[in-house]
Amino acid sequence: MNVIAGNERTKSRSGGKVGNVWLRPSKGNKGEPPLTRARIVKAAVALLDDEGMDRLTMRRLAERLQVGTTTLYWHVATKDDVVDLAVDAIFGETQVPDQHTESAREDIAALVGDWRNAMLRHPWAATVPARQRPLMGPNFLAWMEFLQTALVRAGLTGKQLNAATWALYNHVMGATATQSSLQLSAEETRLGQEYLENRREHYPTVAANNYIADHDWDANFRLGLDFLLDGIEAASRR
Amino acid sequence: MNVIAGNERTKSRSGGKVGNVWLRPSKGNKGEPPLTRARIVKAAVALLDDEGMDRLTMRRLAERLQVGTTTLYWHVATKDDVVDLAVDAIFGETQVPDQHTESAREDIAALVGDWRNAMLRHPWAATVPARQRPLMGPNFLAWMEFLQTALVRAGLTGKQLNAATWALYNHVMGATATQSSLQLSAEETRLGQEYLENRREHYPTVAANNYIADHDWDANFRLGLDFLLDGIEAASRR
DNA sequence: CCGTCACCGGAACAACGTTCTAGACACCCG
DNA sequence: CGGGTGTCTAGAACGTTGTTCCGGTGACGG
Repeated sequence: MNVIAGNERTKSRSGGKVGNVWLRPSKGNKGEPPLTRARIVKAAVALLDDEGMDRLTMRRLAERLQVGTTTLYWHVATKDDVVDLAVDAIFGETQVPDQHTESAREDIAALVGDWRNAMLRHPWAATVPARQRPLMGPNFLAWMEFLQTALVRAGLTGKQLNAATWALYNHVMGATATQSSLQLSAEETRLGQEYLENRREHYPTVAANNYIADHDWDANFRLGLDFLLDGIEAASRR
Repeated sequence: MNVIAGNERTKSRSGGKVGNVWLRPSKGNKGEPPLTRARIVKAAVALLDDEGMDRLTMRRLAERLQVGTTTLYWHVATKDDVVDLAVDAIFGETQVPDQHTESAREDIAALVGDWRNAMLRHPWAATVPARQRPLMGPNFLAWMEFLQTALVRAGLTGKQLNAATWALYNHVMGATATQSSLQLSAEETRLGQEYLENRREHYPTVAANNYIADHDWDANFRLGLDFLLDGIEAASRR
């Protein structure tokens, strides 16, 4: 949003094409920096943060960039490209340390925790595993590299290494997706609890410690991560 | 698919409205059973299995049912409803045993394994965690009930119980989603490997045991599940 | 001066989810 | 028997989406 924004009908203001030289930028652009892939991705992330995945639209994205809709297609082949790039940008937010501490387990826990925080800042990014496209962005690969080297340092190799990698990946993605999908309003929570209560006879255990009201996501994540890391540690000793 | 299907231009065949009484069903319907929610869900599952999530369309679904598109909206409020129902139907495919064996761990492993098989039969169902709607269908709740009672039998309570529940849930969903998102064609696999190889200096560990060519999903799932169950078992003994 | 190239964007298309509205049929109450 | 009510069906249409077609504009090199 710059100064002119907010007034949508400025077409014939200040009369046609002449205007004031000083107000007219020299190079033919509109005073905006030239459109680049980077600017598109940045705007896409902002839009996704503000309004969520189903409000990301090529038209809305273009509007936010003060640019014609179809112009985007010069820099990007499809909308999926935009999303792929946006997701990889989120991976870039977690600072991957360039050296390890003495405890591989703590390295892993810290890396995974950072990543979870980044995902919680951008919940739409957790919908990625659902999209049927493999992740191959540079930021993702850098993250993967650090995770795997930490796992190697922890003593894992071969199939166990791969299994541990994906298990940790799935834990972060799943936990984030679950958390944001159960971020219900007070009214929805009440209705859900009532619904569960009415079926208590069929689902006594589920109703007893009901998953709809339990919102201690930090504990769920940390304890689940502990399960995994305990199991991984035990396996690496075998 | 019934007998008439496959020929799309039968409009004026056998002349207009009269026809043969015996071929004309008595009650004004088209010889099809009346449209019900159950039939809609069944057709939706079949359509999703055949063509995937992004090909599920109200129009295509109606066509498959030999029904007007808008008719669906009498039985169902939105398309999301259809998907929710379809997903719950998949949970219904895993037979939930009505009693437990002597080993809680084996109960859990069997239940989770069955569930994974159902998900692999219907990979689109693994995209659920990404949709921002809580699962509350009867089949899902029945499944959850058995899982949680098994975990209780294994000695878990309170926060650990919830954490274990979600960890196992996320493992199945994540593993399935990851597996089907990396189901690449031979050409794509080759390109991906080449891409990784060219960046080997940046991501040596990732490139070494590269995740694009490794397709031993059964091992990944089972080993990851072992990590989790080991950790859970250890926690329950504390 | 003239083309070529990088970049921009209006108009249009097919497809989507959904609503509006009207029709067909069964059944009940008189 | 007859008219109204409720259940179910569906055509037409609206607004929105991703994407393509095609025609621009300005800078730059020959």
